[in-house]
Amino acid sequence: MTVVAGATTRDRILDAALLGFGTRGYEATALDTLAAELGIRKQTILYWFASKEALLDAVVERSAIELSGVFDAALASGGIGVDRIEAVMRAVFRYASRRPQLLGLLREVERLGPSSAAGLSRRLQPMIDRAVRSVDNLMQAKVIRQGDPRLLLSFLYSTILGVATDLQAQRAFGVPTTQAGLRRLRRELFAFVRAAVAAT
Amino acid sequence: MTVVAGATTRDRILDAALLGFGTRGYEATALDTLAAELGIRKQTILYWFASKEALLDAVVERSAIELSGVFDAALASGGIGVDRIEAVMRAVFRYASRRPQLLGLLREVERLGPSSAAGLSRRLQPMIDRAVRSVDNLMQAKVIRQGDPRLLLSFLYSTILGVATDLQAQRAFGVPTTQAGLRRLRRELFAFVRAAVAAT
DNA sequence: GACATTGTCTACCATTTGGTAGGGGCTCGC
DNA sequence: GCGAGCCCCTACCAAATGGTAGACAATGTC
Repeated sequence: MTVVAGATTRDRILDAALLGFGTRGYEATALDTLAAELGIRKQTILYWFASKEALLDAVVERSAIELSGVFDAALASGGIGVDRIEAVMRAVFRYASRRPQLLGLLREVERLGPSSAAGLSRRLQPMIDRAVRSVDNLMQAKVIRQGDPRLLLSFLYSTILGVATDLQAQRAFGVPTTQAGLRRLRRELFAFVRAAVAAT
Repeated sequence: MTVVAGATTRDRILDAALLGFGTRGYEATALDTLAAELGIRKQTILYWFASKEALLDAVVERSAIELSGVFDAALASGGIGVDRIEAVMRAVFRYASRRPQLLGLLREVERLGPSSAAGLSRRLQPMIDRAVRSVDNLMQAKVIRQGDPRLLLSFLYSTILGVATDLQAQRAFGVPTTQAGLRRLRRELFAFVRAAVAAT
């Protein structure tokens, strides 16, 4: 659980909203429900955030900052060549297992359409640009397969986000969701990505 | 547009519901809206389908059948080895460009949770089993990289569904959405998948 | 002690939404 | 021509939901 007892009301609301929006979805998370979870009244939420949409925006903004931080740290600490891509992936996975809501929120925002997605992509743009440049460098150094770096990143994004969030689908495919199964999943996903980006 | 003028009311409702659920989402598609689009009253929808949930189930069922058909046709007509995987991918893409709602529905159903996803995966199970067996054969013939066929399929599913539905994300990555851009996207996606599954 | 500010609450409202009750027209078999 | 079913409609309702208005307590300021 992300909700910290000692945190301010505003932060507690943001935590609960992230959890709700990211797992149950935006429409499916009523302000009343959120308030009940926090032991406060809905009006207190509306005191801190002008409207439900404003709350979503605030959640998105805070999450974007957090995500950028994780990403940049991984990109900076990572090794060279393909290892750098894997370092970022590992960071994303480690982070996702600690805060699964955040990737769910990413999905949700995409789904809700341009109005809320615009804010997110604007906030993440610097991070995306850094990623594109990084992949471009790897391509020019012929460390990875040639192509459009933006497309490659888009593919990797879809694959990783999908694998990290579509537990439903994985169950349908018969993928075990045990601890050992998840370790194997991660291992094979890394192999998959390594093969996909490997220089020809 | 999928709505055919001469079709029966029930089919027209299913078409409109697929379009609505698959693009705007389930909660965001009110029965009143659906009815207005069709030029009928909401009560007519509730005459044909006992509840909104029953309508979703019917849409899912019809879509699953349609999807299975497309998939099986591609799997049967496809070539050998890796070409068979690409044949299926091409079929999915061709189909998705004609009925983009359907892949959106897939996403939506996953998001709505087990209650509606269960029906879908049950209906698609035979198709999934065939796919797993097919990939397993390719692995044993050492035509593609070794591993768990269910995991590989899960990865491919995430990648393709993601790329086909997350236009928002692609715009954020700076991927052009022109006709020529989409052709290039498809070409590079095929290369990505080929590399990812290639035997080591 | 008066006063402003901050934070939370009670009370209430307008709208949306899925769903119920029941009427009535149309076609078809007889 | 007439009852039976099929199909769609008008009229309503109960619940949920986002949001407004304003009271009230606590806290610090002068």
